[in-house]
Amino acid sequence: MYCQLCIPEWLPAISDIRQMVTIKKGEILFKEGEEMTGMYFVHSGVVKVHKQWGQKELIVRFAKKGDIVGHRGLGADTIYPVSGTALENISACFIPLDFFISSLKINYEFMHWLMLFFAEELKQSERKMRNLAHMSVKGRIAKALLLLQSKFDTKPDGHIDLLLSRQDFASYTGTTYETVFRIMADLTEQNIIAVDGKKITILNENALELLTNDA
Amino acid sequence: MYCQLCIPEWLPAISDIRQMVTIKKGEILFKEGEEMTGMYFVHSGVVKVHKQWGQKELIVRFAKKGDIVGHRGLGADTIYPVSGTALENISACFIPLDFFISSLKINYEFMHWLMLFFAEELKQSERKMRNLAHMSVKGRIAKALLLLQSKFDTKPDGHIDLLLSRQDFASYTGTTYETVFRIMADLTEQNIIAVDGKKITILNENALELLTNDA
DNA sequence: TAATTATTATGATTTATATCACAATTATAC
DNA sequence: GTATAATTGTGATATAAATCATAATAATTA
Repeated sequence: MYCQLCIPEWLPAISDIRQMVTIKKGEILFKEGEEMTGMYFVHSGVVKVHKQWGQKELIVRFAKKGDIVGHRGLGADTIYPVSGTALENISACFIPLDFFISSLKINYEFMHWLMLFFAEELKQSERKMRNLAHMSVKGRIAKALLLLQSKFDTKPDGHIDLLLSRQDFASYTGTTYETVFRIMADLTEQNIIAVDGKKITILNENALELLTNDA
Repeated sequence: MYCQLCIPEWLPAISDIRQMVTIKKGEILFKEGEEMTGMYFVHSGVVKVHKQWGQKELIVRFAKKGDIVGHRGLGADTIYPVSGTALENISACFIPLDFFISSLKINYEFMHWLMLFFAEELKQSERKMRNLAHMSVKGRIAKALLLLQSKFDTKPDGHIDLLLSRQDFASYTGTTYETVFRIMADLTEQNIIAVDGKKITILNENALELLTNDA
């Protein structure tokens, strides 16, 4: 997106300044509370973007190939409000903050895109917040399964192409891993999903859709 | 903000095209699910920005004099993801969407400001989402009281300069009005706040701050 | 001013989900 | 390849907060 939307004259400067970073599974790309250093464009792997509250975690988003991460540091200050942790080995392209800011001033198309991207993420965030406030855990889990499938697609055998621990799944849906386990067992019982270790296959999309409608 | 950040050449066009709208208490400025028509700049009164889920409501934000409302309609589509309802009689300045979009293309400073504004609102949204996921209702209510006081300030006698129904307070904190009542009674008991009808006075800011730290 | 409607107050009851506890796997490191 | 740690599976128990029910105010509207 960055490269596509920047004016051609910037491309040499970009390829000059960008740095490739590789991060191993489990390592931290950036940390909540720290000063923002720049933006990352994910080339491969999945990163979880999460916030802490004491011991408790909330996963706000997953980023994969092609996604920007680190932009949440922008705003009134440039302190990261979230952490970015590699769920798989990551390779990403890093653009230092000052260069990024300068490039915004020149590349109208990119800035416009970024503004709309923030707007869209705000919509999603508030939709998720409403779900958290009003839907049951079962409904939230059903919703999360559908969202993850649409974002990560499925492997040839049908399972969602993202392997999460029960704890990460719980942090993503705002619940505990025990509850995730119980509800997944229940959904498996009803043949709505099939679970094999961390591989989850949606068998009855419609049933999940229905679950997202009740209190 | 809009007028300050737009280039001077635009001011005549703006004053030409903008429309003053007045909305009575309880009336709707824009409605969730409808096509966005433009942006509003609040001149007086308070508007609540809220989402529905069946019968249940979540208040996402309050906007007062000087605030933009309606910008949440921007993004991948231009459907309002929230409604805007007047809590008091409102007067606002309305800028039609197409004119607003064109003005963005010309006024770099304003677009930059708007992008950072979205970024900031995203930060706030996700902070609130984490609180909703992990804090107790009491903690959330304490937090809300502090936030509302810092946003709306106090009247000379000390009460927060925003009068909310218990139901609106509940919708803002993601709980029920009965629970709001009980917790406020409890905080009153402990001399942390004083309640007189819809007038709420914070007596012990520190105690509220402390309540926002425990599970 | 009366009548109707909305909001607030309050207790009793229910329920969803967190928490606790511990066994059984599975993964990771040494 | 064994040891250590992390994750998963499962039941019992606790509890915060929702829901239900109904009375008492307060606020609109006729």
